Amino acid sequence: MEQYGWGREEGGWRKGPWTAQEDKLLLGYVRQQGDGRWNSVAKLTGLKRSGKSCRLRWVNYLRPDLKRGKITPQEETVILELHALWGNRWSTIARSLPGRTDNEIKNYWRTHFKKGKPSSKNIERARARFLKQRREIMQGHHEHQRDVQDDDGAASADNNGDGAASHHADEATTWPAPPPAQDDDDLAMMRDMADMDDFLQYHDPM
DNA sequence: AAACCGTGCAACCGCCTCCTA
DNA sequence: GTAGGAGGCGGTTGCACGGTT
Repeated sequence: MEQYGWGREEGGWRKGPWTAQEDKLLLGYVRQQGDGRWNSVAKLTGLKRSGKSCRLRWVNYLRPDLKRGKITPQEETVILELHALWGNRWSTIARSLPGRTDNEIKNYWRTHFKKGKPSSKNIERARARFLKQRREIMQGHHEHQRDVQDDDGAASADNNGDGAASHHADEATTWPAPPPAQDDDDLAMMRDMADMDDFLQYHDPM
């Protein structure tokens, strides 16, 4: 499969599109050794690919749990919503969409939304509504927090530092850890607030 | 029919973080 | 404590393909 002009060898490493034979070698390696330790792939399989290239190929293409096909309207909404929350944290967003890769989501966003060009008015409205809702609840939350702090100032120790991540460990697959720059309590609240079903029902009743 | 354009997707690059010796 | 290596992540690029002009 050398239809690309950039299928080439450079510094001993092959670059460009993967061949079926290379895929087979990589799959064989992962079956035997598991994923990880990508730099030893070349040594053990004879594959002329860098560890990075192997990892990328596995994560974005060969993984058996990958979902093939188009992004569904539901998934699109999740992407919009999570992007509103986290920005370009594609891997974080991808964790909320089983079977989708960060690369896939990144590509999707780029072609559909990057140029200020949402695919439908519905989605634009949904996004605006979500952001508004978030602002309102955030406001309410801060007021509530003040009340709570008056009552019990030390109660939030559990949510400090690493605590926030472990506190929501059972939700981790749905709502990955938020960006560190933001307040953990706020983000935990935002996760609770973002009731996906309600959101989906509003913007894309199917 | 040919040229052009937009979209989809695979892959690379460079930077950053984490882990280990 | 720190340096080096490995892996993770986001940004970007390049090609194929289908639709439109």
